[in-house]
Amino acid sequence: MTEPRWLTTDEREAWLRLMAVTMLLPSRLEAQLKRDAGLTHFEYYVLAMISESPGKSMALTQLAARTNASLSRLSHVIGRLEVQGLLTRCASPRDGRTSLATLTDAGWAKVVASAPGHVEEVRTVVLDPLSARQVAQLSDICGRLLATLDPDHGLLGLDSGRPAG
Amino acid sequence: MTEPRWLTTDEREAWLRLMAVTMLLPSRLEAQLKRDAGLTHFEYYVLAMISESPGKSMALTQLAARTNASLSRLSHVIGRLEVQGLLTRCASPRDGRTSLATLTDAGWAKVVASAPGHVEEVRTVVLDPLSARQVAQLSDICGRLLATLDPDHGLLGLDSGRPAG
DNA sequence: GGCGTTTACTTGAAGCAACAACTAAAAGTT
DNA sequence: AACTTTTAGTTGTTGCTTCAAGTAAACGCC
Repeated sequence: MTEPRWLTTDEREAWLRLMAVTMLLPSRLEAQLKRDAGLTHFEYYVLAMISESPGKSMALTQLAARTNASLSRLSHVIGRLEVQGLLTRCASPRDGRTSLATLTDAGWAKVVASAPGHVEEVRTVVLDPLSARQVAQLSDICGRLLATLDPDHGLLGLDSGRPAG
Repeated sequence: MTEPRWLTTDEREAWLRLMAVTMLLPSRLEAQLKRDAGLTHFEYYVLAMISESPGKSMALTQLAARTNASLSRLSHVIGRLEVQGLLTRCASPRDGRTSLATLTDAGWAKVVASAPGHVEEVRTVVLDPLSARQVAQLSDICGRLLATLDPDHGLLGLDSGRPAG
Protein backbone atom coordinates (compact mmCIF):
# COMPACT_ATOMS: atom_id res chain seq x y z
CA MET A 1 0.00 0.00 0.00
CA THR A 2 1.40 3.39 -1.04
CA GLU A 3 2.07 6.06 1.62
CA PRO A 4 -1.15 7.95 2.27
CA ARG A 5 -1.45 11.73 2.14
CA TRP A 6 -1.70 12.45 5.85
CA LEU A 7 -3.60 15.46 7.11
CA THR A 8 -1.90 18.75 7.87
CA THR A 9 -2.37 20.25 11.32
CA ASP A 10 -5.05 22.62 10.07
CA GLU A 11 -6.86 19.93 8.13
CA ARG A 12 -6.73 17.63 11.11
CA GLU A 13 -8.10 20.32 13.39
CA ALA A 14 -10.95 21.10 11.02
CA TRP A 15 -11.74 17.44 10.57
CA LEU A 16 -11.75 16.64 14.28
CA ARG A 17 -14.03 19.54 14.98
CA LEU A 18 -16.42 18.60 12.21
CA MET A 19 -16.54 15.05 13.47
CA ALA A 20 -17.18 16.27 17.01
CA VAL A 21 -20.10 18.31 15.71
CA THR A 22 -21.55 15.38 13.75
CA MET A 23 -21.31 13.25 16.88
CA LEU A 24 -22.81 15.76 19.30
CA LEU A 25 -25.44 17.54 17.24
CA PRO A 26 -27.72 14.54 16.62
CA SER A 27 -27.80 13.51 20.28
CA ARG A 28 -28.57 17.07 21.29
CA LEU A 29 -31.56 17.28 18.96
CA GLU A 30 -32.60 13.78 19.90
CA ALA A 31 -32.61 14.68 23.59
CA GLN A 32 -34.72 17.79 23.11
CA LEU A 33 -37.35 16.06 20.98
CA LYS A 34 -37.48 12.98 23.16
CA ARG A 35 -37.92 15.09 26.26
CA ASP A 36 -40.43 17.61 24.93
CA ALA A 37 -42.32 15.65 22.27
CA GLY A 38 -41.67 11.97 22.95
CA LEU A 39 -40.35 11.53 19.42
CA THR A 40 -37.00 10.47 18.04
CA HIS A 41 -35.41 12.97 15.71
CA PHE A 42 -36.00 10.63 12.81
CA GLU A 43 -39.68 10.24 13.68
CA TYR A 44 -40.02 14.00 13.94
CA TYR A 45 -38.29 14.47 10.62
CA VAL A 46 -40.56 11.94 8.94
CA LEU A 47 -43.66 13.68 10.28
CA ALA A 48 -42.27 17.09 9.30
CA MET A 49 -41.55 15.98 5.73
CA ILE A 50 -45.03 14.54 5.32
CA SER A 51 -46.57 17.65 6.84
CA GLU A 52 -45.02 19.83 4.13
CA SER A 53 -46.25 17.60 1.34
CA PRO A 54 -49.48 18.55 -0.44
CA GLY A 55 -52.36 16.69 1.16
CA LYS A 56 -50.07 15.83 4.10
CA SER A 57 -49.47 12.56 2.29
CA MET A 58 -46.39 10.97 0.78
CA ALA A 59 -45.25 7.76 -0.90
CA LEU A 60 -42.71 5.80 1.09
CA THR A 61 -40.00 5.75 -1.58
CA GLN A 62 -40.18 9.51 -1.94
CA LEU A 63 -40.11 9.86 1.84
CA ALA A 64 -37.16 7.51 2.09
CA ALA A 65 -35.13 9.67 -0.31
CA ARG A 66 -35.91 12.81 1.69
CA THR A 67 -35.06 11.28 5.03
CA ASN A 68 -32.05 9.27 3.89
CA ALA A 69 -33.63 6.09 5.19
CA SER A 70 -33.81 2.61 3.76
CA LEU A 71 -37.29 1.49 2.79
CA SER A 72 -37.01 -1.16 5.46
CA ARG A 73 -36.26 1.32 8.20
CA LEU A 74 -39.01 3.59 7.01
CA SER A 75 -41.51 0.75 6.90
CA HIS A 76 -40.78 -0.13 10.52
CA VAL A 77 -40.97 3.48 11.66
CA ILE A 78 -44.16 4.20 9.73
CA GLY A 79 -45.60 1.12 11.39
CA ARG A 80 -44.83 2.51 14.84
CA LEU A 81 -46.18 5.95 14.02
CA GLU A 82 -49.32 4.30 12.67
CA VAL A 83 -49.82 2.43 15.94
CA GLN A 84 -49.47 5.76 17.76
CA GLY A 85 -52.23 7.16 15.56
CA LEU A 86 -50.07 9.89 14.05
CA LEU A 87 -50.53 8.72 10.46
CA THR A 88 -52.28 6.13 8.34
CA ARG A 89 -51.08 3.89 5.56
CA CYS A 90 -53.21 3.47 2.47
CA ALA A 91 -52.62 2.07 -0.99
CA SER A 92 -52.24 4.51 -3.84
CA PRO A 93 -55.20 4.58 -6.26
CA ARG A 94 -52.80 5.05 -9.20
CA ASP A 95 -50.19 2.42 -8.40
CA GLY A 96 -50.98 -0.68 -6.41
CA ARG A 97 -47.38 -0.99 -5.24
CA THR A 98 -46.97 2.36 -3.58
CA SER A 99 -48.43 2.93 -0.17
CA LEU A 100 -49.07 6.46 0.99
CA ALA A 101 -48.37 7.65 4.51
CA THR A 102 -50.92 10.29 5.44
CA LEU A 103 -50.86 12.46 8.55
CA THR A 104 -53.86 12.20 10.85
CA ASP A 105 -55.15 15.26 12.69
CA ALA A 106 -53.24 14.01 15.72
CA GLY A 107 -50.10 13.73 13.60
CA TRP A 108 -50.46 17.26 12.29
CA ALA A 109 -51.13 18.51 15.82
CA LYS A 110 -47.98 16.73 16.98
CA VAL A 111 -45.87 18.48 14.36
CA VAL A 112 -47.40 21.86 15.15
CA ALA A 113 -46.80 21.33 18.85
CA SER A 114 -43.20 20.14 18.56
CA ALA A 115 -41.83 22.34 15.78
CA PRO A 116 -41.28 25.52 17.82
CA GLY A 117 -39.24 23.77 20.48
CA HIS A 118 -37.16 22.05 17.84
CA VAL A 119 -36.52 25.27 15.96
CA GLU A 120 -35.54 26.95 19.19
CA GLU A 121 -33.01 24.22 19.86
CA VAL A 122 -31.60 24.59 16.36
CA ARG A 123 -31.18 28.31 16.98
CA THR A 124 -29.50 27.71 20.30
CA VAL A 125 -26.95 25.17 19.14
CA VAL A 126 -26.30 26.21 15.54
CA LEU A 127 -27.55 29.58 14.40
CA ASP A 128 -27.10 31.80 17.46
CA PRO A 129 -23.42 31.01 18.02
CA LEU A 130 -22.61 32.04 14.43
CA SER A 131 -22.46 35.41 12.72
CA ALA A 132 -24.56 35.97 9.59
CA ARG A 133 -21.41 35.65 7.51
CA GLN A 134 -20.54 32.37 9.12
CA VAL A 135 -24.03 31.03 8.46
CA ALA A 136 -23.52 31.88 4.80
CA GLN A 137 -20.09 30.23 4.81
CA LEU A 138 -21.50 27.15 6.49
CA SER A 139 -24.21 26.95 3.86
CA ASP A 140 -21.65 27.16 1.06
CA ILE A 141 -19.35 24.62 2.64
CA CYS A 142 -22.09 22.10 3.27
CA GLY A 143 -23.34 22.66 -0.26
CA ARG A 144 -19.92 21.66 -1.54
CA LEU A 145 -19.79 18.58 0.64
CA LEU A 146 -23.25 17.51 -0.47
CA ALA A 147 -22.11 17.50 -4.08
CA THR A 148 -20.06 14.44 -3.11
CA LEU A 149 -22.21 13.00 -0.35
CA ASP A 150 -25.55 13.39 -2.09
CA PRO A 151 -25.01 13.92 -5.83
CA ASP A 152 -28.70 13.58 -6.64
CA HIS A 153 -29.78 15.99 -3.92
CA GLY A 154 -32.39 13.52 -2.77
CA LEU A 155 -32.21 14.86 0.77
CA LEU A 156 -32.91 18.44 -0.12
CA GLY A 157 -35.87 17.45 -2.24
CA LEU A 158 -34.66 19.32 -5.33
CA ASP A 159 -35.65 16.60 -7.77
CA SER A 160 -39.26 16.53 -6.61
CA GLY A 161 -39.58 20.30 -6.89
CA ARG A 162 -40.56 20.92 -3.28
CA PRO A 163 -38.69 22.62 -0.46
CA ALA A 164 -37.76 20.58 2.60
CA GLY A 165 -37.53 21.51 6.23
CA MET B 1 -46.74 29.06 23.94
CA THR B 2 -45.30 32.26 22.48
CA GLU B 3 -44.69 32.57 18.73
CA PRO B 4 -41.30 31.06 17.89
CA ARG B 5 -38.59 32.89 15.95
CA TRP B 6 -38.84 31.02 12.65
CA LEU B 7 -35.83 30.61 10.44
CA THR B 8 -35.11 32.97 7.56
CA THR B 9 -34.63 31.48 4.10
CA ASP B 10 -30.85 31.64 4.41
CA GLU B 11 -30.81 30.19 7.89
CA ARG B 12 -33.13 27.42 6.80
CA GLU B 13 -30.95 26.61 3.82
CA ALA B 14 -27.81 26.49 5.95
CA TRP B 15 -29.51 24.37 8.56
CA LEU B 16 -30.95 21.87 6.08
CA ARG B 17 -27.58 21.46 4.44
CA LEU B 18 -25.80 20.98 7.74
CA MET B 19 -28.34 18.39 8.77
CA ALA B 20 -27.95 16.61 5.45
CA VAL B 21 -24.20 16.47 6.04
CA THR B 22 -24.60 15.15 9.58
CA MET B 23 -26.92 12.46 8.24
CA LEU B 24 -24.80 11.39 5.29
CA LEU B 25 -21.24 11.74 6.56
CA PRO B 26 -21.43 9.07 9.27
CA SER B 27 -22.92 6.44 6.99
CA ARG B 28 -20.29 7.19 4.38
CA LEU B 29 -17.42 6.64 6.82
CA GLU B 30 -19.21 3.66 8.30
CA ALA B 31 -19.50 2.04 4.88
CA GLN B 32 -15.84 2.50 4.02
CA LEU B 33 -14.57 1.10 7.31
CA LYS B 34 -17.01 -1.79 7.35
CA ARG B 35 -16.07 -2.72 3.81
CA ASP B 36 -12.29 -2.33 4.07
CA ALA B 37 -11.58 -3.06 7.73
CA GLY B 38 -14.61 -4.88 9.10
CA LEU B 39 -14.99 -2.27 11.82
CA THR B 40 -17.76 0.13 12.71
CA HIS B 41 -16.71 3.76 12.78
CA PHE B 42 -17.10 3.81 16.52
CA GLU B 43 -14.90 0.73 16.93
CA TYR B 44 -12.27 2.28 14.70
CA TYR B 45 -12.42 5.51 16.63
CA VAL B 46 -12.01 3.69 19.95
CA LEU B 47 -8.98 1.81 18.65
CA ALA B 48 -7.52 5.00 17.16
CA MET B 49 -7.89 6.91 20.44
CA ILE B 50 -6.22 4.14 22.42
CA SER B 51 -3.45 3.87 19.84
CA GLU B 52 -2.49 7.51 20.37
CA SER B 53 -2.38 7.16 24.12
CA PRO B 54 1.02 6.54 25.78
CA GLY B 55 1.48 2.81 26.24
CA LYS B 56 -1.45 2.21 23.87
CA SER B 57 -3.56 1.95 27.00
CA MET B 58 -6.43 4.00 28.33
CA ALA B 59 -8.93 4.06 31.20
CA LEU B 60 -12.54 3.58 30.12
CA THR B 61 -13.86 6.82 31.59
CA GLN B 62 -11.20 8.84 29.81
CA LEU B 63 -11.95 6.93 26.62
CA ALA B 64 -15.67 7.49 27.04
CA ALA B 65 -15.14 11.26 27.20
CA ARG B 66 -13.03 11.24 24.04
CA THR B 67 -15.45 9.13 22.05
CA ASN B 68 -18.64 10.71 23.36
CA ALA B 69 -19.88 7.35 24.54
CA SER B 70 -21.66 6.27 27.70
CA LEU B 71 -19.65 3.97 29.92
CA SER B 72 -22.24 1.33 29.23
CA ARG B 73 -21.86 1.52 25.49
CA LEU B 74 -18.10 1.54 25.79
CA SER B 75 -18.09 -1.46 28.09
CA HIS B 76 -20.10 -3.48 25.56
CA VAL B 77 -17.90 -2.41 22.66
CA ILE B 78 -14.66 -3.05 24.55
CA GLY B 79 -16.04 -6.49 25.33
CA ARG B 80 -16.55 -7.22 21.64
CA LEU B 81 -13.13 -5.88 20.66
CA GLU B 82 -11.61 -8.00 23.40
CA VAL B 83 -13.26 -11.13 21.99
CA GLN B 84 -11.79 -10.23 18.60
CA GLY B 85 -8.37 -10.07 20.24
CA LEU B 86 -7.77 -6.43 19.37
CA LEU B 87 -7.34 -5.30 22.98
CA THR B 88 -7.24 -6.56 26.54
CA ARG B 89 -8.88 -5.35 29.71
CA CYS B 90 -6.83 -5.21 32.91
CA ALA B 91 -7.34 -3.57 36.29
CA SER B 92 -5.31 -0.47 37.07
CA PRO B 93 -2.57 -0.99 39.68
CA ARG B 94 -3.24 2.49 41.12
CA ASP B 95 -7.01 2.41 41.36
CA GLY B 96 -8.95 -0.81 41.73
CA ARG B 97 -12.03 0.72 40.11
CA THR B 98 -10.57 1.75 36.80
CA SER B 99 -9.96 -0.87 34.15
CA LEU B 100 -7.50 -0.15 31.39
CA ALA B 101 -8.11 -1.09 27.76
CA THR B 102 -4.78 -1.93 26.16
CA LEU B 103 -4.18 -2.51 22.48
CA THR B 104 -2.75 -5.90 21.53
CA ASP B 105 -0.28 -6.24 18.65
CA ALA B 106 -3.20 -7.34 16.50
CA GLY B 107 -5.13 -4.25 17.56
CA TRP B 108 -2.24 -1.93 16.70
CA ALA B 109 -1.81 -3.71 13.37
CA LYS B 110 -5.51 -3.23 12.70
CA VAL B 111 -5.26 0.52 13.27
CA VAL B 112 -2.16 0.80 11.11
CA ALA B 113 -3.84 -1.17 8.35
CA SER B 114 -7.12 0.73 8.38
CA ALA B 115 -6.00 4.32 9.00
CA PRO B 116 -4.81 5.15 5.46
CA GLY B 117 -8.08 4.08 3.84
CA HIS B 118 -10.03 6.04 6.39
CA VAL B 119 -7.93 9.17 5.91
CA GLU B 120 -8.31 8.84 2.17
CA GLU B 121 -12.09 8.71 2.57
CA VAL B 122 -12.01 11.80 4.77
CA ARG B 123 -10.02 13.62 2.09
CA THR B 124 -12.44 12.54 -0.60
CA VAL B 125 -15.63 13.55 1.13
CA VAL B 126 -14.55 16.53 3.23
CA LEU B 127 -11.18 18.08 2.54
CA ASP B 128 -10.79 17.79 -1.23
CA PRO B 129 -14.10 19.47 -2.13
CA LEU B 130 -13.14 22.54 -0.07
CA SER B 131 -10.64 25.32 -0.63
CA ALA B 132 -8.01 25.99 2.03
CA ARG B 133 -9.96 29.07 3.08
CA GLN B 134 -13.13 27.04 3.44
CA VAL B 135 -11.33 24.47 5.56
CA ALA B 136 -10.25 27.28 7.86
CA GLN B 137 -13.79 28.67 7.95
CA LEU B 138 -15.20 25.24 8.71
CA SER B 139 -12.75 24.84 11.56
CA ASP B 140 -13.76 28.21 13.00
CA ILE B 141 -17.46 27.52 12.63
CA CYS B 142 -17.29 24.10 14.23
CA GLY B 143 -15.17 25.56 17.00
CA ARG B 144 -17.98 28.01 17.74
CA LEU B 145 -20.60 25.29 17.72
CA LEU B 146 -18.55 23.12 20.04
CA ALA B 147 -18.49 25.86 22.63
CA THR B 148 -22.19 25.11 23.07
CA LEU B 149 -22.24 21.42 22.23
CA ASP B 150 -19.16 20.42 24.21
CA PRO B 151 -18.31 23.17 26.72
CA ASP B 152 -15.70 21.03 28.47
CA HIS B 153 -13.98 20.04 25.23
CA GLY B 154 -14.03 16.40 26.31
CA LEU B 155 -14.13 15.23 22.71
CA LEU B 156 -11.07 17.11 21.56
CA GLY B 157 -9.05 15.89 24.50
CA LEU B 158 -7.97 19.36 25.57
CA ASP B 159 -8.38 18.73 29.25
CA SER B 160 -6.10 15.70 29.24
CA GLY B 161 -3.35 17.60 27.47
CA ARG B 162 -3.06 15.23 24.53
CA PRO B 163 -4.04 15.75 20.90
CA ALA B 164 -6.77 13.56 19.42
CA GLY B 165 -7.20 12.11 15.97
C1' DG C 1 -50.56 -12.01 -23.83
C1' DG C 2 -47.43 -14.75 -21.40
C1' DC C 3 -42.70 -13.96 -19.05
C1' DG C 4 -38.78 -11.98 -17.11
C1' DT C 5 -37.35 -7.67 -14.92
C1' DT C 6 -37.80 -3.80 -12.17
C1' DT C 7 -40.02 -1.22 -8.58
C1' DA C 8 -42.16 -0.72 -4.09
C1' DC C 9 -42.66 -2.26 -0.28
C1' DT C 10 -43.01 -5.94 3.98
C1' DT C 11 -41.33 -9.09 7.30
C1' DG C 12 -38.33 -11.58 10.50
C1' DA C 13 -33.83 -12.20 12.49
C1' DA C 14 -29.54 -10.34 14.25
C1' DG C 15 -26.68 -6.70 15.99
C1' DC C 16 -25.87 -2.42 18.19
C1' DA C 17 -27.25 1.37 21.42
C1' DA C 18 -29.87 3.52 25.29
C1' DC C 19 -31.60 2.96 29.79
C1' DA C 20 -31.86 1.20 34.33
C1' DA C 21 -30.25 -1.44 37.96
C1' DC C 22 -26.43 -3.22 40.09
C1' DT C 23 -21.47 -4.10 42.20
C1' DA C 24 -17.31 -2.57 43.97
C1' DA C 25 -13.58 0.52 45.09
C1' DA C 26 -12.14 5.08 46.68
C1' DA C 27 -12.95 9.40 49.01
C1' DG C 28 -15.07 12.25 52.21
C1' DT C 29 -17.56 12.85 56.97
C1' DT C 30 -18.07 12.77 61.81
C1' DA D 1 -13.31 3.27 62.55
C1' DA D 2 -18.04 3.16 60.77
C1' DC D 3 -20.95 5.34 57.34
C1' DT D 4 -22.35 7.92 53.41
C1' DT D 5 -21.24 9.65 48.88
C1' DT D 6 -18.96 9.59 44.73
C1' DT D 7 -16.59 7.39 41.08
C1' DA D 8 -15.86 3.51 37.79
C1' DG D 9 -17.49 -0.01 35.53
C1' DT D 10 -20.65 -4.14 34.45
C1' DT D 11 -24.81 -6.50 33.09
C1' DG D 12 -29.35 -7.34 31.34
C1' DT D 13 -33.43 -5.70 28.98
C1' DT D 14 -35.75 -3.13 25.61
C1' DG D 15 -35.95 -0.85 21.30
C1' DC D 16 -34.31 0.73 16.94
C1' DT D 17 -31.45 -0.22 12.72
C1' DT D 18 -29.63 -3.08 9.39
C1' DC D 19 -29.61 -6.96 6.58
C1' DA D 20 -31.48 -10.71 4.02
C1' DA D 21 -35.30 -12.74 2.08
C1' DG D 22 -39.82 -12.56 0.38
C1' DT D 23 -44.29 -10.69 -1.89
C1' DA D 24 -46.78 -8.33 -5.20
C1' DA D 25 -47.85 -4.90 -8.56
C1' DA D 26 -46.27 -2.60 -12.81
C1' DC D 27 -43.39 -2.48 -16.83
C1' DG D 28 -40.84 -4.10 -20.99
C1' DC D 29 -40.87 -6.97 -24.82
C1' DC D 30 -41.22 -10.13 -28.36
